[in-house]
Amino acid sequence: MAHENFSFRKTHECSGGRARCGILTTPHGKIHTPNFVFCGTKGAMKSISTADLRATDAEVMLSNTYHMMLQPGADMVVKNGGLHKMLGWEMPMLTDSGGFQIFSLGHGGVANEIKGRRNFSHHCKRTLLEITEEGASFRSYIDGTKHMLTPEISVQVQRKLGADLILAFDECTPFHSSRDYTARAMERSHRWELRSLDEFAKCNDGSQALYGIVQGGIYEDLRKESANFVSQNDFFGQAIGGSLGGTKEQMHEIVAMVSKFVDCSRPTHLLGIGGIGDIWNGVKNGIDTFDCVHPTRLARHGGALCVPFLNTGGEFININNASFRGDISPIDDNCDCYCCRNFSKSYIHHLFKAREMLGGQLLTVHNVRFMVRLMATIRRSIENETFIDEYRKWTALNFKNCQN
RNA sequence: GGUGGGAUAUCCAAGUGGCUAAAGGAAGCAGACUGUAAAUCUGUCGGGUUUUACCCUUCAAGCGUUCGAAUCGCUUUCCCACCA
Repeated sequence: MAHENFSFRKTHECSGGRARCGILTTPHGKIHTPNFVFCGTKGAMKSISTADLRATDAEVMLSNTYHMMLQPGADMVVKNGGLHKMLGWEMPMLTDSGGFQIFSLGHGGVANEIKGRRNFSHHCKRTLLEITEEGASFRSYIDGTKHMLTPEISVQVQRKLGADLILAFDECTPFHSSRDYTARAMERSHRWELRSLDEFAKCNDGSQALYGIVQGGIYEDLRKESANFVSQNDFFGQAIGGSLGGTKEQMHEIVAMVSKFVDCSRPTHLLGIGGIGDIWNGVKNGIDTFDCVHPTRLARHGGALCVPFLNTGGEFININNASFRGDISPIDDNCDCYCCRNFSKSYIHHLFKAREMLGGQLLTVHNVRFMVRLMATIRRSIENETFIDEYRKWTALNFKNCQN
């Protein structure tokens, strides 16, 4: 058995739907699913310490192979005793394979391209050099040196980093690639995933479990083929990757479509999705884990997550807005985070206006705790068989938007 | 008292005859953000309307030169520097 120290046990399945609760057991502890994986791409959550992250009851975080490989280097992580010890996070961890960087470094902008907006306003330059059967070559965004990432190298690096859950190396194809390219890239990703499995088998000591990745873009037959491929191979879980379409609505449709094809006995991760309504939609379709930079990035930019059906009428407020200048109430009266328990919107507004780092830190604490509580609310609703009602309540805004 | 240098939109600051409602910053106002090259980026930023267009007011104040002035001349006011 390739993943002997890991297990995924479903504890409750929604009647009449695919939403389910489960416990994903890793050598560093249990993840109660559905759950959210917080992004510490470069070996750090931006603007929050691992101690504060722990205090929010978050259960799992991730780092990225590509970033850690370039800086400080996998061997330096080994010297520090591995990611868990180095970051002071003796809890479950996941590492992304670096496949996403084939996409994000190959195109000027990430969000715009994946959403099909084609608006390259960002200052980013391409640093992806070439994708071949062997792998992908990049120029380091740090010092311009050349680096190669192959399925073997990605698994070896992830082995050194030591996260519990690791991902096969894949190519995340952009929204604007043709069906033909998406199909060929998917097939190559499948060959890469087989090579990832082989490499994983060579060095597997039971401390890690490998996820396959379902590609195929927006095309149903490709998604089906890719899901079948992953199911037929000995991956512990599967991640849904690649382009999910050009709009939120299309993304929801594609998640619903793809999730029907995956092996539902395995844990299923949805890569890169983290909006509130998006998570409800994912869980409804049987997704167990999510990861996304959205909550933490939003926080640094002044966005405070809030319950959409209370007052605000949206998934977040922008604390920079002048309307909060004199608002001495907390962001969320019902939130038990350090930020909401102690500080007013007026104060956080001031911190942002004054460009004090603490503003982003406090909002990060709030947004992380918000996500942790959101996932707990979702789990409870599944266990109580109130999932569909709660789903409707939390996504009413999305329905409204769809109708208009 | 004398000589020289200044006065530009909320602030700082370009501009020295027409392409100027006026570069560039900052502040302000709003938006975006979804496997993080993002504590970032974008838009807006004198007033008004029937807002892809037009009208009004504006470069200290007044008068003048000119077809045309933030830009040239004179006068006044205020600020700065140096000399008495």
